[in-house]
Amino acid sequence: MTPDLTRNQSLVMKTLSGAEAPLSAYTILDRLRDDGLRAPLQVYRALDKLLDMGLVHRLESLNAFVACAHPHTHEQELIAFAICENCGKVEEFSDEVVKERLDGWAKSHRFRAAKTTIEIRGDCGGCEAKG
Amino acid sequence: MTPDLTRNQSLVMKTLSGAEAPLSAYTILDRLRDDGLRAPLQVYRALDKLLDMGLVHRLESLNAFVACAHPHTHEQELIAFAICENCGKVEEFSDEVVKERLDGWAKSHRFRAAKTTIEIRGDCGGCEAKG
DNA sequence: AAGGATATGTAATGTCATAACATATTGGCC
DNA sequence: GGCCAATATGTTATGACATTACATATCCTT
Ligand SMILES: [Zn+2]
Ligand SMILES: [Zn+2]
Ligand SMILES: [Zn+2]
Ligand SMILES: [Zn+2]
Repeated sequence: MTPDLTRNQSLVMKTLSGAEAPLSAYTILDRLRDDGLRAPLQVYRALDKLLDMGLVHRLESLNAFVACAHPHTHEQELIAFAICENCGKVEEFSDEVVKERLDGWAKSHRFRAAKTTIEIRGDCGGCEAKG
Repeated sequence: MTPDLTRNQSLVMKTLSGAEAPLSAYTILDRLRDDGLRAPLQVYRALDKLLDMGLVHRLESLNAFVACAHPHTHEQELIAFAICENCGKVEEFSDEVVKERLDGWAKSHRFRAAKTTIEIRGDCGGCEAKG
């Protein structure tokens, strides 16, 4: 069972869910000033918990955060992100073959993987279409 | 033909080549104080060029840089990094199947990939062996 | 009600990266 | 050699991202 969210966690989650693109912690903070948030730590602490719960992902190449597009569906699987550098939209996907290949490399090199990041930067179909 | 490196580029390259683990720009700067470097920008500018030349890679999940382990050998291929969170060592590898799968996803979603990041964080064989 | 665990508030600081502007060096061309 | 443009360098200030440290409040179990 997913635990209930605290006030700050709810505020941060709502902000990310309503966003079209990834947001930095400081942008989230700015959008929550009217709700009483004042300091970066209030956001970072909420983000930490939301990351633990799998409701939010961190995009390493952007230093920003997105709401998970498929909560509860990727328990153990590998997640990849396609990030449009033009409109900012992010697509989440997973590929079993990619996971198998990376697991295979790790196993053959005695590497114990804790977390894997896959991020593709480029231009999405919507943006390409518009030229 | 690879262009010759300038003074600052050489200094930064030498520092990275001699390092056991990825270094942040500011750590590189600290190690080059005695050689006359004073400001972050001197390092960042050198890094930009070295990245362009493919002699250095940036690790997004670490905000740090490593010397390329196989210069000139990965022209267009996808590079993955296995990063030990214990000893800091980084292994570079590539996998044609992974590349094909990600290319396939991109093609089917009309996504034009510009740069792909794959970083596996965990513990390397050497560290596992020691417990 | 007591006490521990969890959540929150706040200030200060640390870490990573770039903008803006001045000066110096390099290298082709006449 | 002298000129000019391109490239590289030096320096200061500032912006952007993240954490440490400490105080207070709230929740939950006993
Ligand atoms: Zn997700
Ligand atoms: Zn787009
Ligand atoms: Zn390389
Ligand atoms: Zn190790």
